Amino acid sequence: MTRSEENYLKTIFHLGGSKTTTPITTNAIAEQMETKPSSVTDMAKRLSEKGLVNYKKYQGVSLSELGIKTALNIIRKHRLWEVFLVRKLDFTWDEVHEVAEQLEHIKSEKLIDKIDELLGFPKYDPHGDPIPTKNGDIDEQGYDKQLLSELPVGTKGTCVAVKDSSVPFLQYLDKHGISIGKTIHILGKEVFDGSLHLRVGNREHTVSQQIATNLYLQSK
Amino acid sequence: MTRSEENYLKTIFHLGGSKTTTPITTNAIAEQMETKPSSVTDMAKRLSEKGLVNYKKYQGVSLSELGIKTALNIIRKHRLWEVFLVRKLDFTWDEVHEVAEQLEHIKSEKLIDKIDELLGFPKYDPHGDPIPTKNGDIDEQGYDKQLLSELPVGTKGTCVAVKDSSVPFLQYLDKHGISIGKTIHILGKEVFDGSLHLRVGNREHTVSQQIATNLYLQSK
DNA sequence: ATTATTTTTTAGACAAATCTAAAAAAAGGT
DNA sequence: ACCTTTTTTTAGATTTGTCTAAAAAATAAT
Ligand SMILES: [Mn+2]
Ligand SMILES: [Mn+2]
Ligand SMILES: [Mn+2]
Ligand SMILES: [Mn+2]
Repeated sequence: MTRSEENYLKTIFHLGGSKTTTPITTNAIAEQMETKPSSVTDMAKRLSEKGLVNYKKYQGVSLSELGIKTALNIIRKHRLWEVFLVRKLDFTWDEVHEVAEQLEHIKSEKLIDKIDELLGFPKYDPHGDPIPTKNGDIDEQGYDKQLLSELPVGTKGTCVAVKDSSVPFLQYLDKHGISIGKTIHILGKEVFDGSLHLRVGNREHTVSQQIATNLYLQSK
Repeated sequence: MTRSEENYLKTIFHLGGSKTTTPITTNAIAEQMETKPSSVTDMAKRLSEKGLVNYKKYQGVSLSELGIKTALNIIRKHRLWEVFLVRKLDFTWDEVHEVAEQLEHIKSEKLIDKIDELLGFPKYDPHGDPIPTKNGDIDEQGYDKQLLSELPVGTKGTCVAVKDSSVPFLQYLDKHGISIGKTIHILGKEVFDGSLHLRVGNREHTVSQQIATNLYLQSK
């Protein structure tokens, strides 16, 4: 299992390749990974050869049982390392992803099990994403969360996850005092552009629809 | 800087390639890395191209200033990770090397600085080897240590380092209750084969010369 | 000083992972 | 149905890192 193969499996999983419904197109994978479709075709063949994906020419790619198990194991490592970086080394949530992209490829079952133990077997990573268990179970839904943009005016809820984990988005949230665990109150909605008026703690802000479609709340 | 390049630099350093006295032969590097001399020649050219080593055909290889700095940085990471694994994750000293071989290639200055801080800026790794500082200083000698085999009968000292860090050797030491910090008393020496009679704690053992040439004591 | 041996380098091949350009297949439009 | 556009694959090239076999240089032995 090379690093590149692992990255492909992870990407295919994130694009929904674990469902047997619609296979993932080579183009979609190429775009996500910032590579060329021809490179994806090559890798699709190699992964198929190894029994990690189902691939038939012009039909796209889906993960095999083994492929899903492997992808979840990498995602588990990625998210556990993210928790470690935040909780034990005081990294901020916008700094962890880049380093975790490297750490997720370290091959040592004992290492990740010990990290898991050190952290007290966390269920969610710093972005609110669920951490798969050692035997590959994942709570896909996580909390019964809903996008901020889909909730009616007047709703009060707790921020439980972000959909977009990019550095600029996370820094935007920091700047506005929004983080996981914060209580958010939807005060109003602008019909013209879908922007929302919020109360976060004791501050009030207006946020664009783009922001609202990338924040998950657990309403109460 | 690729992983392979980093491994070559580290190996050259460990073979004494930071001294300008005698360059390291391609054969010596090949043997140490369990690869072929022709592969080493190829890499020597590439590293020379990048200004990391001095290399002239048939003359062997030595590290440049930049090469030394780079090698020490990798060794620093390797040894800090070893300390982390032992102190924070309860790894034994014979388990850490293999995992550290992977972790030493993680590229994040912040990560290793934070690990260093978490550990309280340790000076020695679990095998008694000195940890280079952030700016590339290393206490080559470490303690004023001497090989057990070079000390006279009657000497009493503290075990401060091992020369060989291989799994079988470390497990041998564990089995005989020998670890870093333990007091060792040289009770006698067999002239025939150089084996030593020792007291370690309250136990007495006879150890072969091969063992004695791989254990460092600080005599007192 | 030649010859023989050992060490080191070169030449050529291969696998992994990528790219560009061209060909083939699929999907869309009239 | 036929033509056009988009998607996907193939063909051929490139880089890194490795190997084997052969050539060249350096060392050692007679
Ligand atoms: Mn991440
Ligand atoms: Mn995450
Ligand atoms: Mn080590
Ligand atoms: Mn060590």
